[in-house]
Amino acid sequence: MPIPLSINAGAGAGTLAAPQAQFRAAGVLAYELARFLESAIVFCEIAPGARLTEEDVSARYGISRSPVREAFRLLAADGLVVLSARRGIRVTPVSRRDLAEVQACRIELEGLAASEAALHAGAADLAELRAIVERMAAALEAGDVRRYFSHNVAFTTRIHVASGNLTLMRLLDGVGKQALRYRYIAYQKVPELMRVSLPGNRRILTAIRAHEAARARAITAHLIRNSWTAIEPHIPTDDAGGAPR
Amino acid sequence: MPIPLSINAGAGAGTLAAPQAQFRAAGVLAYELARFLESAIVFCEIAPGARLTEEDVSARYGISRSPVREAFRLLAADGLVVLSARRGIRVTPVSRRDLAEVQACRIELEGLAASEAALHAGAADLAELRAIVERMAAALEAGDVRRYFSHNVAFTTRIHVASGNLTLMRLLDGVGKQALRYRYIAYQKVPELMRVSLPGNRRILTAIRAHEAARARAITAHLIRNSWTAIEPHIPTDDAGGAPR
DNA sequence: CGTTTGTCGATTGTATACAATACACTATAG
DNA sequence: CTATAGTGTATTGTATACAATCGACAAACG
Repeated sequence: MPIPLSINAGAGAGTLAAPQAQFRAAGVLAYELARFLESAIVFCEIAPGARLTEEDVSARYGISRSPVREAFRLLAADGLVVLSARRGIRVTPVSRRDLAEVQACRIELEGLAASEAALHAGAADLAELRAIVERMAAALEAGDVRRYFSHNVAFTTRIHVASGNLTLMRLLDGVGKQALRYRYIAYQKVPELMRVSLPGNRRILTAIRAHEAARARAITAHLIRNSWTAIEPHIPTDDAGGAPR
Repeated sequence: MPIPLSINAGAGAGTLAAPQAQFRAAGVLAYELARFLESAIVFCEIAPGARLTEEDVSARYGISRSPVREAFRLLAADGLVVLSARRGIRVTPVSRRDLAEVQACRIELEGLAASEAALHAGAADLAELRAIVERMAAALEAGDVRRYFSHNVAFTTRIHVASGNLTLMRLLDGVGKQALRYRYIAYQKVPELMRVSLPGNRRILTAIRAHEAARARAITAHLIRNSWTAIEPHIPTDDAGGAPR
C-alpha cells in the first residue's frame, strides 16, 4: 500500500516556534511528531486533502500507534487535519471560505494581541521585536522568502507573548497554525507581499513602543486584510479539489 | 487511595450542548467521558485545582486508560484542565487573571459572532433564537437559575451557529467552556444577573433580526463586560487556593 | 434489472502490559 | 544537625494485541 507522504525527513521540522513547549517535554513522541507533521502540512509538503492513517504513519516512522494517534488529535485541535472515524484522517483542504473564516477570526484576535502588547510590552519585548524586524529586513534584502516567513511568524508570536494573555495565546496558537498555511502560500505566490508586510510590521512596532493600543490594533487589522486580498486569488474557489478517497 | 471525585453520576451529564457531536460518534468513550467531566467541572462538582490521574478515573468508571487519556487531552485543549507530566492533571484553577483573559477574548469573538449572525441569520435561526429567549424568560420567572443558565448557553451557541463561521465556532467552543465555569459561578452567586441578562439578550436578538451588525456586536460586548464586573468580586484574587498536591 | 442483504477487509476504538521518569523519602556521611 | 546521594513509588509514556464498526462489493432475491 502506497504511503502518500513525501516528506524529505528532517527538512523543515522544528523551524516553526514550538507550540506548547513550555507545557510539554520535548522528548515526548506525540508532540515531536505533531510538530513535524504540522510543519510538513504548513509548508505543503503534505498536500491539502491528503489522506493519512494511524497505521501508515506509525509504520513509516517506526513508532507505535499510540503517539501517532495522540499527534493526530493535536493536529485536529488546531484545525490542520479533520478526523473521520474509520476513514482515515485528511489534511484539511484549503478553500476561500476557510480562508475567510480564519482571517476574520485573526483580525479580532491579532488585533487584541497587538492592542494588549502596546499596553504591557516591556523593554525586553521591544528589544526582541526590533531585532526580529531587522532579521526580516535582512531576509527581504536577500530575497529569501522562507526565512522572511519564518521571522515574520516569530514576530507575530512575540507580540502574542508580549500581550501577557495566556488564553489569547492558546487561541491564537490554534487558529494561527491554520493561518500559517495560507500565509506561506501567500509569500510563495506573491513574494512582493514582503515589501508591504515589512513596513507594516515596522509601524506596528512603532505603535507598540508608543503604547498606542488603538493604532497597533488598526494597523494589524489592516495588514491582515491586505494579505487576505493578496492570497485569495491563489486559493481554489471551493474545496472540491481534494481526492474523495 | 482516596479518589477526589465526588460526582453523583448521571446528574449533570449531557445537559450542555454536545461540543463536536457532529464530527464524532456518541458511542465513543473518550468523548462521552470528556463531556461528562466537562459538565462536572463547569458545575463545580469537581473543585477547581482538584487533581486527577488517568488510573483513578479509569478505575472509577471501569474503562481502560486509553479513552481516559484521550478525554484528558480534549479537556486540556479547551483549557479546563492542565496537564503536568507525571504529576497527574489538575482542574484549571479559577482566578481573576484567568477571568480577565477569557473575557477579553470573548468580547472579540462573541462580538464577531453576533455581528456575522446579524448579517447571515436565516428565518430558522431567528425562530429558534426567539424560542430560546422565551424559555429563558420562563426560567427566570420560575427562578430556576440552572435552567436559565442552560438556555442562555443554548442562545449563545445558536448565535455561533447562525454566524456560519465554522472556525469561529471552533474557537468559541474552546474558550467558551472555560468561560462557562465563570458564567455558572456568576449566575449562582448573583442570580439578579438574570434580570440584566434577559433584556440584553432580547436586544441582541432584535439587532440580529434587523441585520444591524455593529449594534449586535456592541450589545454583546457590553453584556460580557457587565457579567465580568459582576463575577469578579466572587473570584479569589489569585490562584493560591489550589492544594499543591 | 434493481434492491437488499451478507460477508470481507480496512481502520479506528479499547484494553493491557511494560518502560521510563520525576518526585519524595530515607539513610548516611560530613 | 544538615546536606546529599541513593532508592522506591507513583504516574505517565509507549507498544501491542484484540474488538468493534463502517464501507465496499458481491450475491441472491424480487
